[in-house]
Amino acid sequence: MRYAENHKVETHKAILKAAAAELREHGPDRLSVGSVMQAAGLTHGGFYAHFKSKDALLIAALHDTFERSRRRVVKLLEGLPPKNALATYIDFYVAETHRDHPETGCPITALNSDTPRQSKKFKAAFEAGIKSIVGLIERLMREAGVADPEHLAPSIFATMAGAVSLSRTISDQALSDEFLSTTRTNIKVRLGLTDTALASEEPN
Amino acid sequence: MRYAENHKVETHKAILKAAAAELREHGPDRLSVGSVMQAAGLTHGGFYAHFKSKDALLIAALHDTFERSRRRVVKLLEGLPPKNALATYIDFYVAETHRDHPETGCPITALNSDTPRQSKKFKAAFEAGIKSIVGLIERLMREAGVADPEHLAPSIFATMAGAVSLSRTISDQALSDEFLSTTRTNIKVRLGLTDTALASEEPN
DNA sequence: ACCATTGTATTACGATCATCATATAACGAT
DNA sequence: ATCGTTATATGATGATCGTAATACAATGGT
Repeated sequence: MRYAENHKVETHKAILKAAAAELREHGPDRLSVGSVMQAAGLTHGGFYAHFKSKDALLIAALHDTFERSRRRVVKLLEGLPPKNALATYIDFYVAETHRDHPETGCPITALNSDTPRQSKKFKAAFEAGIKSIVGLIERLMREAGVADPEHLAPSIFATMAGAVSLSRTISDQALSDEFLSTTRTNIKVRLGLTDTALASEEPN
Repeated sequence: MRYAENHKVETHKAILKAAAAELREHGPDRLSVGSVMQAAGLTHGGFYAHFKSKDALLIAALHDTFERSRRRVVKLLEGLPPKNALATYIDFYVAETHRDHPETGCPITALNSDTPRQSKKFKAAFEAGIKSIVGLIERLMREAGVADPEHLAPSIFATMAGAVSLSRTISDQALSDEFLSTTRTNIKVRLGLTDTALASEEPN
């Protein structure tokens, strides 16, 4: 071998990282192999030594993003009492910061309407991500003693993802904020979390 | 003049109609001028006699679609008592049929995540559509005597749009259906519509 | 010091696409 | 029947992009 032990591995990671951001910011169709490679500090030619196609890159990036998100959330919630964890997650997801930074946010809100038009494998990875998050919400609800978690969780997540997605399309600040803040409040009401002191950071 | 009085007007409408479907089915980026013209029974060259750019077409198609949707909904709900109208609209929107036919459905669910990446004018048209629908829901809520319509309506719509959007990305039939049916039920519970006989077609 | 190996860069190809200039054809008035 | 007008078709251009073949360069073992 002639290159440093982990050159290729490092480069691979850099490409993946660049792709993960560009995927969420510009979507699967506008992401270009060339600009991903450029963002990774390389030229486009070497790409196919790392991924066998653009689609393979998209799938790897999506998968990687879900895995990182999952770990971040676990860390965010660890040690919190159940109801607090649930409220914290809702505030974390349905947030102005999340709205303003799609490139580091949840792929589900960022790629909602793109996904049905993507490859089967891409959709499968996306679906796995949805299941994972719905599963998380379900578990948090169960631990918090909320009734009927398995029937409520999908609808709760639809509300969360829908609100963040829509808030991104609205330039009218007041209305965009309204989508987020009323949604936070509403979800907590639905889950019976409003009377607790946990939601104290919530302005409504 | 040498062509029939309304040749051009008719053609214009045909292009718009083709674009409206292709926009919702394939998204703004994958919609191609060529295939829209072909769907309208024409060749691509004549396009610029009708629209000054692809973006202008997208905006016109989006605007047109919202207007048609609005009229269709007015017709659907006219004559219904308030609570019934509200429940009917929810069932109409959060529906398997809607999920399965993006090309004739609501552009908001179809273009959720594409919109932040489009032109300012496109986003403005999209935003007008959101405001119109949220306004409709607000009005229906007010007429139905539901509390706090102006704060609830955005969150209700986020739930509706989110559920349909997500249901389209899920190939797991059971889970996809679950998103829709639990969302219908949940919204009605939130709005106090469940005890009425109105929601009788609702399986849950 | 050098060479075999392998990661990366150069360059090219073919496809798709938006846009536009120009040619053709349809039709109503004469 | 013919002609002027205008809607549509043909064809070209330049850009972007995914993919791939090939050339170059970096490094560790000898």
